[in-house]
Amino acid sequence: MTDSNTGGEATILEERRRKLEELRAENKAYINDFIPSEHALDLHELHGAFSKDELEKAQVKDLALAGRIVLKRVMGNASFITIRDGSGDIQIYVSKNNIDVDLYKNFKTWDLGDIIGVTGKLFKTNTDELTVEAHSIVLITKALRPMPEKHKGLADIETRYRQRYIDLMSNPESKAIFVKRSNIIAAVRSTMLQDGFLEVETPMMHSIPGGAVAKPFITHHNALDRELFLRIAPELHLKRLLVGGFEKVFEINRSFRNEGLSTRHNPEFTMLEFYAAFATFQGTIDFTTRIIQSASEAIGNSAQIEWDGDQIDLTSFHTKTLAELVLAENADLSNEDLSNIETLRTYASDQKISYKDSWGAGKILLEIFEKTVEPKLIQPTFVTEYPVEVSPLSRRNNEDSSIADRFELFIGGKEIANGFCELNDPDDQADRFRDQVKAKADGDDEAMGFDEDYIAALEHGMPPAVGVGVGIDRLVMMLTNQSSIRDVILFPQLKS
RNA sequence: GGGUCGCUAGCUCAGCUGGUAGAGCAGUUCGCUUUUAACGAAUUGGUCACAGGUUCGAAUCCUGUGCGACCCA
Repeated sequence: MTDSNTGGEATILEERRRKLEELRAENKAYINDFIPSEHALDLHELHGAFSKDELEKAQVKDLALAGRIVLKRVMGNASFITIRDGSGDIQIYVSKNNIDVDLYKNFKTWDLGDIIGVTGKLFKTNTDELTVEAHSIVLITKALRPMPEKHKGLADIETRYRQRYIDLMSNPESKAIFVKRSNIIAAVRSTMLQDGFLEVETPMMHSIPGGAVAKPFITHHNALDRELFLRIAPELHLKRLLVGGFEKVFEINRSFRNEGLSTRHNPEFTMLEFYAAFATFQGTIDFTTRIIQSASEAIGNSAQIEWDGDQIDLTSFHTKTLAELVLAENADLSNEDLSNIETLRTYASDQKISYKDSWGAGKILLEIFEKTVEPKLIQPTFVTEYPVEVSPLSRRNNEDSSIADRFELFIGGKEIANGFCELNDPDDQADRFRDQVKAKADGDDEAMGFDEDYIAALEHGMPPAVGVGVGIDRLVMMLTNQSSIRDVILFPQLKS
């Protein structure tokens, strides 16, 4: 018998372990033969509208539910508890009238957080709350650690991310976001499949990282004794599939970029990428619009959504060229200035926009766009006509070879999608790779390497195609009105 | 990378210009047969993030480190 150190965390654990040992002694710890027949939410939906008398007449009985105790109101001879199952919460009435006296006594020692099984029948209390009158109760899984504060839930943001299971069990609103995330991805997948796209899986481990401008993670294959890179994008493999004869393919999966952690960046993130042979630029813009609209509808959003305090109209997607947007926001620039590198350098310096000497006019122009225009693109806007210089995998425009047939979609001031007509000229692609290799040699550690096999693939002939990447994490942030990417990723990367 | 703010009981939070570390919830004990943030009574629980410094005395002031949040690059 110890009287020291009671009440603290060690004591709570000790006390609960003592209760667990009693269960073990009776061979009743961690039982697995209680199978629920109902979920709380279904009971509310099916029977919640009945009056107390109607419910009494209906005799909804022989129900079996299992869930975690989240609230207790224990009295001498009868108690109410609230349990939470996978669907939601429901109140349970436990009375000495309906269960064995010793069991009731034991029940009173059960803790918040314990997972229990209940059988019984439905009724409504005097205050009209749908409740299960317990005819049998069983402790299924003993919780050895205490639940967070019962009203406010888990508020500490760091613990919420690091121990997401606690966040999920105590904060239903957090759980709801991840249900929505799953539904959004399911809706996106459904849109793709309905349009005839084939879902494929391409390698996560690449010999040459490519398909995007980013720093890769490096790993090592022991048997091959060779460096491998976690992919920064699936693009080049998906286009190899177009060469192989698949005409419409997509992949929804993780890519990895070796950059800092922030509320907008997680090193592993989820993208949808899709490629369609013989598709038109405008048709792809329309299809991308549909993907986003149908995902929003799938989680019950109205056409007007709110994100970070902005009202966004998802019924109306605009299309504007990069040049017209830059000119509109930068009155001191003229159309001719946009291709004059000296003028752009001077202007960027004046605006305190930093650039590197190795950058061409196109890259400086893009930087000016990102700083002066991008945050203002609140309503859905497809921006078109990007400089070829910053689009190393895009096809050149038929009229203006310095412009790529590319679009980026911005909503709420953030990039949501990036798409372009694919470059299928192997010689032009080889030249672009060489430019990238040179940029890498000049110190740009995000530049691409030269992918010889990809060039060989293009030399076999790739049909004209359009491809699009959609950032799923950002899409979920937008559609669930979250401002941190960590609130839409179950286990976000944090410093250790 | 820079700046600002935060870190106190298992959880949620107070703690003033430096003077013995507090509440609510959870836990423990008792009472209570329609409660619902159940209630009433009693009670337990602390390396004040960490490491230094100033001081007779530091949760509090100073410096550094770690982690997080926000802003900037």
